[in-house]
Parts: sequence; C-alpha cells; structure tokens
Amino acid sequence: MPCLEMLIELFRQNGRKITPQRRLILEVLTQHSEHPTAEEIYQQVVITMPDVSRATVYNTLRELMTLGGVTEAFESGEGGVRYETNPGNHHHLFCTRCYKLVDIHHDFAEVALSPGELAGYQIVGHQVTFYGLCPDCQEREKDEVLSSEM
Amino acid sequence: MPCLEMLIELFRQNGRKITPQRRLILEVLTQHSEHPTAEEIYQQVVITMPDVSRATVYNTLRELMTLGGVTEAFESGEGGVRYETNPGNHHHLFCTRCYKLVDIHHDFAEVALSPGELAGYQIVGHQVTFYGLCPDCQEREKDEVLSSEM
DNA sequence: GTCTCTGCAAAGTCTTTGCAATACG
DNA sequence: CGTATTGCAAAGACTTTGCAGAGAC
Repeated sequence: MPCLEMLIELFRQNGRKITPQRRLILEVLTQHSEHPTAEEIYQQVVITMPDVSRATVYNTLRELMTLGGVTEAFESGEGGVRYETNPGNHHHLFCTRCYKLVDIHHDFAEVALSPGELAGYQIVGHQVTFYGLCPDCQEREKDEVLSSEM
Repeated sequence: MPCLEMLIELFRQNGRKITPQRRLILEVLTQHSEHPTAEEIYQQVVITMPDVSRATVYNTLRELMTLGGVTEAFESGEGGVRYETNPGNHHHLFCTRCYKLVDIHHDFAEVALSPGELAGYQIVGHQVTFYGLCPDCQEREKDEVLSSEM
C-alpha cells in the first residue's frame, strides 16, 4: 500500500515538483522493508545517483512528513530517526538489545480507551509495540551467561 | 513506584557512587510528571546546583539506561530524546501536532501475539501508543479552518 | 518563464569524549 | 586511599539553513 505512485501523487497534489532525486528517494523508501534512517536512505540513493546531497534527502523526508507520507518511527538506540511509510494498521516488535524493529500485521481492534481515559484527545490511531529479545540476541545472551560462569 | 530510593539503590548495587549531582538528577527525574528531555533535566538541575555540567546529566542518564532505571521514550518531533522512569505497565497518548506525551494507566492484558507472529522473539512487555490531537491542538485546528475559509 | 528544488558548505542541535582535579565509600 | 565521577571544552553525530544556479511544469 505505500506504493511509489501514491507518494508521488501526494507530492503532485500539494504542488510539489517531482524531481529525479525525489523519485529515487521515494523509491528507496518504499522498497526498503526495514525502517531506514535518513543516512541509510542517503547511502542507498548515492549508489544510483552519486551527486545527491544529504540536504536533499533530509528536505524530502521533511516534506514527506508534513504531507503525512511517512512518520518518524521509534528512535531508540543509535543512528538517528527511523522513517516508515504505511503508518497504517501495523505494529512493532522491538529488540531491546540490538534495536531491530520488525513490523507485525495484526488487527488489535479490541484496543480502545474509555472516554474518561481519553482526556479529550481525538484519537486517529494506535500502535502496539512489543519489547523483547530477537532470536539472535537470545543466542548472544546465552553465550554471555556461559562465558561469565567460567 | 519509580521512587528516588529505588534508583539510588540501583546505583549502589552496581558499585556506582552516589554523588550530590546524581542524587539531584534522579530527584528531578522521579518528580517530573511529564517525560523530560536531557536538556529539560539539565535546566531543572542547574536551578539548585548551578555548576553541574551537561556532560554529567548525559552521563548519569546513560548510566541509568544501562542499569535499566529509565528508558528512552518516544522521540518524535523536536528537542531530543525523552526519558521516562517506570517503564512498567503504562501506555501513551501522543499528540501528533504538539508532540505532547501523556501516560495512560490501563491494563491491556488482552494484547498478545500468537506464537507464529512472534518470529522467535522473547517478549518482555508491550506498550500501546494512541495517536491523535490533544484538546489544545483541536482548538488550534478549528481556528485555522475558520481563518482559511475567509 | 516562473517558481521550486538542488547541491554545497557552513551553522545549528544534541550528545559524547578526554583529561586533570575532586570526592565518594 | 583507590577509583569512579566531575566539569570543562573540544569533538562528534545528526540535521537544517542560505544562497546561487538548474530544472520541472
């Protein structure tokens, strides 16, 4: 659903121009299955278009944010803000050790607040994040326990 | 629950020393009802102890993180990472416009994933974040609509 | 042709580090 | 007393800005 055409349309409809740089940035963003940082997007972009500057990447991401095409996801750990398209109905599995962030597609329709708890907020969505150790980090923890016991 | 004594105990038990600076930083952190940024903690700290440096605040927060006494909450918007004590059972109400973050105390015990969805993760907790407009920002939006209609 | 966008480099934020002096336990 | 911690200033990481020239529509 976060297809390239939709994002391009979004730019067009808001009077923004579609430059090759922007198109490429959007492509990288939509094809990236993880949640890239600005720097990662930049690195990906310069492979095919070496003269693109970081400023352009940052500018484009910021434009996209104000247009609602991406959101900043979870920045915890290192490396700067991570971006994600399709802020729609999906949730996260977050490794507290290596900071990997994985999408879950599951409908938590039952999650809702009572009017009293809303404190007057007008809710537009919600997201559930599960914290834990990813399989790789579970292994690493085991190894550490073993070596510390020696 | 995130009382000062617990955090101090946490430092002690890990062989850390309790300096007046640290004590003050921990006090500010536990008494702060919102989710302060490092800078906000610093500003609060220098009121009573003007010679404390930012480095000390950052160092202490980092120590606390590795000891598990605080977590980085949601950084979305501006101003840097926000910290929070009691990462326990509570959830968030997040204003997408002014980035205010409010705690909700509600037990979403029904939120769980099937083994297949876990992808091998060992879950230790979960957090639900509701997105929307806080009452103040709803007002601001209304005002904008009115003025743009003229 | 107009007006936005780009690329560069410089500036701005936020955070970390190196090191000598200090002070906790 | 020994060792962790402090404060300072400088460095580092991430992001934004200013401006002249280029390019989309």
